[in-house]
Amino acid sequence: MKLYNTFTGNKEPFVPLRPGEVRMYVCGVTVYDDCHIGHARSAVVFDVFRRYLTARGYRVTYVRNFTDIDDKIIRRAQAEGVPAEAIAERYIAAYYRDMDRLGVQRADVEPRATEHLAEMQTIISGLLARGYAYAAGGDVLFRVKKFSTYGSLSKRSAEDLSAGARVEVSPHKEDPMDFVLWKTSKPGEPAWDSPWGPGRPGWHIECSAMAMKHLGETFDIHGGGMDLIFPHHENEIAQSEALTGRPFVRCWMHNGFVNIDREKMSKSLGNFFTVAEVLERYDPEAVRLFLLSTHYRSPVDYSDRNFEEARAGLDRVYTLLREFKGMRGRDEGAAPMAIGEREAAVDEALRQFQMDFREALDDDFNTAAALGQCFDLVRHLNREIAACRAADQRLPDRAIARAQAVFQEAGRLLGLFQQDPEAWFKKEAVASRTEATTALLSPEEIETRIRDRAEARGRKDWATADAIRRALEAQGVVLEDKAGGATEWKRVTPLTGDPPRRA
RNA sequence: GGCGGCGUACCCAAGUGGCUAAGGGAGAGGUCUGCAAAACCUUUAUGCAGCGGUUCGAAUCCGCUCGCCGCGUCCA
Repeated sequence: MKLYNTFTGNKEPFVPLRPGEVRMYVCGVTVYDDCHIGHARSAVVFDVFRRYLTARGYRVTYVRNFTDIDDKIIRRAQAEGVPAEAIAERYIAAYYRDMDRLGVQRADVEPRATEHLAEMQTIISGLLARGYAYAAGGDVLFRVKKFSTYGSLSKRSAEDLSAGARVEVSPHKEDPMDFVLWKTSKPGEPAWDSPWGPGRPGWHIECSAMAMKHLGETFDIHGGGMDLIFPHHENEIAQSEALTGRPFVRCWMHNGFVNIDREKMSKSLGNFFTVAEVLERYDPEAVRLFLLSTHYRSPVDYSDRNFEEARAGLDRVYTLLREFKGMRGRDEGAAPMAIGEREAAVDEALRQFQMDFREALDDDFNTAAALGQCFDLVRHLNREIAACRAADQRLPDRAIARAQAVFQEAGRLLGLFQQDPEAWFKKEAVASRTEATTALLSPEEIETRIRDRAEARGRKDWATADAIRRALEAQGVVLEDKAGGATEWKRVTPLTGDPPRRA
């Protein structure tokens, strides 16, 4: 397996420090507001990555933190007149609500900054003792100049940094580049006792503390959004390595942004969609597919069109899975089984798929290519089904079962294809509904209309039958007449093709 | 201005030195169907922003130009 390492700027073979074991840390969220779809991308990408490592046979320890003390949390708490902890609790709950819906699994350890004050203070003391930090006016600052390799993750030289340094977080800085490890709390702000006076930790120190506590001084993978490369991860490296004298992280992974109209989605620009808003309009599985259909390091553009295409893609997969479901259990039927060429072709397609799928994910976790392989397999299998039908044969149950199992397995990794195909086509709760489709017909109403139509068809009253079909279609229900005379139905949503709009 | 990245068909998107440039969506034509739907087949980039260069060979490497974005400020 190869992974792109932000630190080296290259794709390199992934070799965990301890054979068979992977320790990974991913920066979670600061819980001061609802998550937007950009947070969801990071969560989904690393969720799937963890699943893949596990499936690959590694024993994975996945740590994802909550930043539950921070200026923004304090500001919000003051605005609402509630304690900071109340804000943190509220948005941690909201995070779980959103991520559960997206099928993001829990990390093995989900530490909170406020539970690691002792560890942070230990690190700060150690840095002071080693001369990498200095106390000034109640603050403790990291002496960047002393850490000679500072800037190597973000590829910045000291000159670049000095030129770019601005806002004085602390008036006591020796150098504008220095960053705060501990800051004095103002009256009314949450504060913890420390050797340097009451205060609270700086932003970067928490991740160093939590990562090293749960994963050790050196661990395999540290991930997060690209916007964390500088200064957050750069500072984590500086703090951690200055203290331990050992490499902090072996491989840095950073996911790209979700853009809107080619601009980064962010709170400060106000151009964001929360996960909850998105899930009001789109199926969680379609959102997942959308997020995985681009390589994790590339930017991905938020648009109605893209979500609808993701949904259309899922329709294609579920159509095949539904077909399989209907085909099974007919081994007693009249048609001869296709046990020769056709079954062999199915097995060959499955075998090839498994190789290609894994190869794609092994190549810097290329979920986009892996999904391409899934669709390629769909086409191959559809082709075999069609060939059987043309030859008046049918695939034996065992071949179908093998194909179903392959989709189950690949889908489980991606968090896709896990629903019952019937449920997928008949669900009404979420769907990229257009304004035109207003009231939804109930399944009972639809079944009644189908019976009416079957009657008309029996009389060869095609005009009535077609009228019913058209009427249902106008309400978003498409009928499919099957070979035996049965009629299936599904809900559809036309593509709008419109760019995203927001008031 | 500095640093980093991106620009592949109508849209989305893989591919980063060498088989006919994956896959999805959309469109067109066809097979099947009472009509449909689904599926399948054919079709939509002699070319990968543009111009040069390296090479037997480049979308892939190098240089320049144009366009877009990100970082340097909280940020997934």
